[in-house]
Amino acid sequence: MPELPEVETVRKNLTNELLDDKIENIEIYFSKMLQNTTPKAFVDLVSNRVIEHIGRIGKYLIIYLGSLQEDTKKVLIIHLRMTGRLLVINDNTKVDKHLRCRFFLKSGRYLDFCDQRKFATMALVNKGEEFKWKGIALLGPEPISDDFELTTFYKGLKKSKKSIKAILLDQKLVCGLGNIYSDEALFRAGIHPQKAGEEISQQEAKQLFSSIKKVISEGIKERGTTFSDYRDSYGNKGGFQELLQVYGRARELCFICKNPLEKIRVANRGTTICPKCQK
DNA sequence: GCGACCACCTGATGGC
DNA sequence: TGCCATCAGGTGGTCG
Repeated sequence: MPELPEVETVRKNLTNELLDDKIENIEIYFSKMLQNTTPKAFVDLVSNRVIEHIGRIGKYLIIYLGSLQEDTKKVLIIHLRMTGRLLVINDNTKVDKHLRCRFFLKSGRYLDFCDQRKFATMALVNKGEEFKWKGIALLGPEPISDDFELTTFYKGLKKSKKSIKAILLDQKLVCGLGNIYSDEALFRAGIHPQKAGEEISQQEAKQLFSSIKKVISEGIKERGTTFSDYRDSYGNKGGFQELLQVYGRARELCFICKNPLEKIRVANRGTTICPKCQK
């Protein structure tokens, strides 16, 4: 499922391919993915706009669309959720069976938005309003940015009775982590995912802070993790799955202590831990 | 206000 | 072989 490293990989791919290309038309096959507009209005407002810039906030992909009229620039906010994919298509010989929306580009290519489970979303706002969009407005700092500070992180943990895993998935204290990277970060920090935030020591917070930065940086470097569904914009798999130490390895042996890993449920999510290494 | 839980959704998998 | 139940998970909404 796309977390920060996967979305960042897609952003880089799309930037390489689509910058300055023009969206000439759009066909929408699943209108429920549009959060704040009708299909007709969406097509009217997005068609004939140039892709000026592609950014990212947490797991949200932000596509800036230019216009001849400076005051009507639009921003497309996309969340891939679990199975969303944005694919640059050069020919129409093989259409994905989960195609939900197709952008027809001036270059003759298509940008296909595919989503097996129909959870992915798109919203269209005026430029400048993207940071106020629900879901984005309350996001915490990016783990690889200077805004992510140990002191603030530790204070945030101490305020919460929630499990540390629930806190990491919540996106408010730090954004971009999902099930895979939170399990990996907690294992590397030696922290049990069910431990309450308020019970995390300063030393544990420091270890977790470092491991979050490390797994996210490694994930970006490896172009994300492909566990089942994720593909980048060229249809390629990521590489971080080769570096996973716990996620998806239940019943296999821990690389550190050689005891079997266990799968438990924390924050309503399947969670893989080493019961010996994580306290 | 906070935390826990559920719905959304489809494909894969396991059990019978 | 075929059917059915369960599981996977990010986010927003609801409930206590």
